[in-house]
Amino acid sequence: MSSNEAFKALADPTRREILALLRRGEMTAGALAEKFDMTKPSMSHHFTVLKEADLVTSRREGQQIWYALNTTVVQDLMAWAMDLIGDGNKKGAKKR
Amino acid sequence: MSSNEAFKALADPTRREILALLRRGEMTAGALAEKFDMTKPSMSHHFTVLKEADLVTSRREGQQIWYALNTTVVQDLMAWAMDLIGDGNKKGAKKR
DNA sequence: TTTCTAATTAGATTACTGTCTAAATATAAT
DNA sequence: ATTATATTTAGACAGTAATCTAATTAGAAA
Repeated sequence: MSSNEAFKALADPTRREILALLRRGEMTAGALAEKFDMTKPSMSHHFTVLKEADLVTSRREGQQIWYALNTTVVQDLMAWAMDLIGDGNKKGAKKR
Repeated sequence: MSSNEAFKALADPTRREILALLRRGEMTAGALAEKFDMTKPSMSHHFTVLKEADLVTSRREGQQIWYALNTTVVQDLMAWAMDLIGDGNKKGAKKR
């Protein structure tokens, strides 16, 4: 299960806040870093973790790097949570 | 945000497996521990973490302790994930 | 080329986490 | 009371993770 990386990434509150900021659209590394009381290298580390967990994507534009939320992995996590709470009748169960 | 504990609890694959085992109903500490290649004290530690995160409940019955999934916290997490991926047009979001 | 800005990488430090063995607690049974 | 069973608590240790400062890379502008 490769989404272990995603779960570990979400365990840090700073990273969850980063994702929340990215809800409305992409942001540059610098713009994101400004929002936190933390050095840029530390922020860069969090970006790396999020990227490796596939929770964000990145692209360079000139000297800035834009980060964006990757919603597909979040959807996978949601599916995991739904499976956990879903009534036991849906998973491989053929309907009647 | 107290659900920080829940996110941290979910970061460990053993704990996620425990939750998965509890999907179909409660189990005793011993029955759960048997399913893993790990000492009982280690398993007990995981139970504690899950309990503190409110992801499971427990009750004693004689000399055994029964653990059960607490679905309400999982639902909260699902809500968090849904909010993350929900389209930004819900509220007053101006397009860029 | 030199300089400026944006961002990352390297290395160190500190704190936290998962796991173990050994000991303790709680309940039940003899 | 003693013994047995189920589970937790205590303490130690190794590995991991978050953060910092200092140095480096990448691109733009001069």
